[in-house]
Amino acid sequence: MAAKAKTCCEAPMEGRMASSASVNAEELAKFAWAIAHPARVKILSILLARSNCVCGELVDAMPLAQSTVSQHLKILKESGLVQGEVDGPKVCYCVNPAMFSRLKELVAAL
Amino acid sequence: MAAKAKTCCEAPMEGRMASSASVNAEELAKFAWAIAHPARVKILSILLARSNCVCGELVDAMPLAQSTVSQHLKILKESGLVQGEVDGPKVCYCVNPAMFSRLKELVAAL
DNA sequence: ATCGTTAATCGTAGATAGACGATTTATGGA
DNA sequence: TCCATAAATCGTCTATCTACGATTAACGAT
Repeated sequence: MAAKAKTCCEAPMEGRMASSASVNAEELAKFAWAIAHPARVKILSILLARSNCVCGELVDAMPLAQSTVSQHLKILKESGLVQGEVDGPKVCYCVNPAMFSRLKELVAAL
Repeated sequence: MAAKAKTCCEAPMEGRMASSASVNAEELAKFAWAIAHPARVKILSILLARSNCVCGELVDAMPLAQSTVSQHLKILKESGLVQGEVDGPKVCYCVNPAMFSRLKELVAAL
């Protein structure tokens, strides 16, 4: 048995072409990090479903303390995926379409 | 000024429809977590570009200690995105196509 | 059977996440 | 002006990540 089968993961090799040479690992990792927690994914999906949402509603929709939700929102804001706009004593959150598209683009380009 | 403009994030409301009611936050968060570090994104992109790759090559391609790369690989394996196959004293890694598709699907469905 | 190579695991240290309650800040209304 | 509400920040705790060197385990080859 010379060379030994060497299936090694069955390597499909179906014309894959390293879609975008350097995937900008930093950028994608930053976005991924933002949605790397179930609570943040849920917040994001709520915002996507409603187009926009007041912070208090998010707190009510989550089984977490107000301060905790606020921290998750901060992380989402830091990633750029979400933006907040002060509306009187409340704060209205929404998804930043450009950043959100960019995230999808980066994942799709993988 | 009654009612006060209330732009609030300019709510585009372009027929968005909450693509998949409950996005399975846990599942997406798990995948996102796996690629929430630049080193892991890079490993993943290397594997995608080469179809498969021996661990040692990955270590050489990264500016990290062998043990650190091994840990990142472990995290990627735990997420299901990557699988390893023992090939003699070496280990050959590759992307799990099904899981990888699932990740893309989940993100695209957001 | 022993040796060399490859990769996983162990053990450690420092940094950061995640959760909460308590407090502060900001705004609108009385 | 003072009060009530909303949300951010602070302080604390525990748990986990990240990185590394050192060690162990697995395998081929001699």
